Amino acid sequence: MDTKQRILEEALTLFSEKGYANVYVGDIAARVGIKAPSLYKHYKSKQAIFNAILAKMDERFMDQAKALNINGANPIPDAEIYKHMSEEKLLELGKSLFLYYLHDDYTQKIRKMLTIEQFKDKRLSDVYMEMYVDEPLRYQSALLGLVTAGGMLTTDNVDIMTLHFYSPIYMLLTMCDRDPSREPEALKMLEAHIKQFDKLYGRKDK
Amino acid sequence: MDTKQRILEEALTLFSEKGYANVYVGDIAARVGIKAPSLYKHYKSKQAIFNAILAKMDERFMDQAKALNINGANPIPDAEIYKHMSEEKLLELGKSLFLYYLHDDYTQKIRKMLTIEQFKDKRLSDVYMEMYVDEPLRYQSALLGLVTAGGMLTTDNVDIMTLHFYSPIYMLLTMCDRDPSREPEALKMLEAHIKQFDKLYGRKDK
DNA sequence: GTCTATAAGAAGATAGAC
DNA sequence: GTCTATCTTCTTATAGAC
Repeated sequence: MDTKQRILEEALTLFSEKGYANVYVGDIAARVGIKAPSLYKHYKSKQAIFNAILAKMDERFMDQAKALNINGANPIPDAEIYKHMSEEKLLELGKSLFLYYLHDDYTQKIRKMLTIEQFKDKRLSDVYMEMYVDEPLRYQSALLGLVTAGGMLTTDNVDIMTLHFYSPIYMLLTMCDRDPSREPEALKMLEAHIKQFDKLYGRKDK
Repeated sequence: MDTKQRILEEALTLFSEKGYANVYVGDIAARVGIKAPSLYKHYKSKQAIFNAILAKMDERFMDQAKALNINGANPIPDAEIYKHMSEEKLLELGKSLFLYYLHDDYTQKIRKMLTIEQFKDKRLSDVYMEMYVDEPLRYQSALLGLVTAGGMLTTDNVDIMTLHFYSPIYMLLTMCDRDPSREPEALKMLEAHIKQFDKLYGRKDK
């Protein structure tokens, strides 16, 4: 049931694996369990399916952005927590971020699809950048700024500290997207990275 | 002249911009200044052109790897230099690495092509990883290891230090690949990153 | 809404003249 | 080696029955 929705799901799966041009409407239909012509009762073209995927993505992304900004510009509703940010808490933060990005089915497929299609359409590279570079940096910068204000991290440049925190996560993520078998290795590096990060930026007496 | 070579160049340009499936043999021929059927006197199929690009890439990459390893496993023939590694030298190193990767025409096109095609062929993602993740980390690790041995950097984990040095460069690179207009911004961040890196890892008295 | 049959057009590749 | 003409196959999309 809800064939219209299933079409979007199966199309996204295929687009993320092979790219738009290498997926045929018949492939999508087959995964849904119908024949190609039946697709056209739900969407008027292959491009319309792709557009619908992007529209849903935009919607989700905006909802998420809204949820993170409940109280206006500040991304963290409960700032008190971050005055007690320990190495373990940092580890948890980094790991959960990494594993969410890596394993969340929808997020992973969207990221792969945007990666494949990015150079064909500026709109897609813009979305990718916003989702995996600018927004994470903004959000984590605000978060780590609070931790710094709380005295648990020390720096005179929160943005660069955030870059130092996030960019290894980003790089390891692109590594695991390409080769999932390297996830254990990536997790080890991630852990070592964050411990080192805490040593470099953390309060010296804690 | 040398139509065979020009075909590879124009094909790489197109593949890197639009991806294999979205480039038609007629497009390649048009850029070379001939008609599609003439292509087939030089290569027996479109796939053969793609394979030839990869073969040339492998060749170049191996040559480069060899050049970096003149004296066996050690990547740096002249290690003395790195005992005098200053912040300015680090900046130069990081910037030149970044700008080479970003602007070298061939390297950039190969990287974009591999980025687009990576999920369709494990061989391609492997090459990408080797070129832009594993090899740079290995090489820089050896280099920064020498600097550390020389006393100009301090760490108990050279690999993580290298990750901290390189991953921001990598992330900024993927950013500029997607949106070249952000290069000035990226260069500013790169500079701030390396200065901060030197503060964090550099000899405290220098 | 799903199907079969089929139209319409694109794209890779070949034939054969020059 | 390059061209024009053409073949073949693949792919999107439509027509019309059920």
